[in-house]
Amino acid sequence: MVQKSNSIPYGFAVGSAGSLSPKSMAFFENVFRSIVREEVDAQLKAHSVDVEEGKKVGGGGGGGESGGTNENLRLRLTNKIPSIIYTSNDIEAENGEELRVELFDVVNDRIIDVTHPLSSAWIEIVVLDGELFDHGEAINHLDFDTSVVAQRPEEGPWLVGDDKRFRLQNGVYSITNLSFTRNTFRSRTKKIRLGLRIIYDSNNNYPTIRPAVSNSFRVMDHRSQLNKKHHTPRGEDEVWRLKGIGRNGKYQKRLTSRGILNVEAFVKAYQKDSRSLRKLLGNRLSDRKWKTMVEQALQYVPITIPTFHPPNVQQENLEQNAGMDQNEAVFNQNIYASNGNYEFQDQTVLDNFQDSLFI
DNA sequence: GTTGAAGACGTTTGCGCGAC
DNA sequence: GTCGCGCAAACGTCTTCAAC
Repeated sequence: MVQKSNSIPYGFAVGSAGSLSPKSMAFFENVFRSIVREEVDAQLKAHSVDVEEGKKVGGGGGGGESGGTNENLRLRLTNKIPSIIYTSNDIEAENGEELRVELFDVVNDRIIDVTHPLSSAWIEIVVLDGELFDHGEAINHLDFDTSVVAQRPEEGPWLVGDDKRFRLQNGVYSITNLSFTRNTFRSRTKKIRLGLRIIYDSNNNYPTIRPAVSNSFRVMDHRSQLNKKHHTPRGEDEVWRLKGIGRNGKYQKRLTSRGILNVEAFVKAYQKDSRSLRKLLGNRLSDRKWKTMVEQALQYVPITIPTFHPPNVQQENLEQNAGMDQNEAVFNQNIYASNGNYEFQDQTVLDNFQDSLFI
């Protein structure tokens, strides 16, 4: 057994697991996981050496062209999956590009030669537990297989789409048709990964290639996307798009009862009388939430102007804003967002904002 | 000052229903 | 069968307040 250097948390004794704190539980889970993994890897390595030696004796494989194991060839995803994706939406990479799969040679970091039989191999995508691997960690088949999330027959397939199984074309493939049918809310870690492995059957004699594993991510219900807060709200957005105001929550009801239906109306009410607006929301609303709410609202994109103009060219902006009412145009001159911070060009607007924090 | 319980509210999701 | 919507419940976060 491998000796671990991790120390035992103070206060732990055998038989006290029932009273362990979550932190201690997490600590022991990690320790046990790493110990088990090291043991399994060691056994697997010993086993694979046996197999390789057996094959060499038998004269088959070893060269990586057919049969056996080829440690130099690996599957990989060349781009990252966003940390949150939504059910029913096709899975895309972080920048909106297609997810790209490559079978490459680790020796020269090049895509497999088009003449290689594996350059047109069939690939299968499965859902893996999100906690089990560090991104970039070399994955062995045992770890991979044991972390495949079991599918419950009553729930139907988790992954759907033409690209659940696909065939590499010249060693590469772009995934365009693959989506989740349900979210990861009920899974223990709430996170999963995609796993890709070559499909082996009696018709091919591919060498064994290590599977690929994506970064971990959450799958959320597509309705969460519809209800998402708008970091830079539009003037016509309903007030619940602001952080701290729940859809159909008390704050939205209080605001709508006074005719404040959208973000633009919220900002105008704030401009007119920030103290009254603050009082309308009640004492339960903390200063922190109020500040967050106002800061987000002040970033709004006015209904009549599709883009927000920075105030460093004030005269030019006033001319561009000629179509909106004067208060709105002047207000746009007074603030602008930069890395989430505001700069108030007009002292009265700054005073108004600061006063509203101390009601 | 610290800690923990209680409460308020927002977020997320499952489920059912009706429309198409 | 699929989609959109509303409702309700579970859960998470944050604040307040009393006890120490």
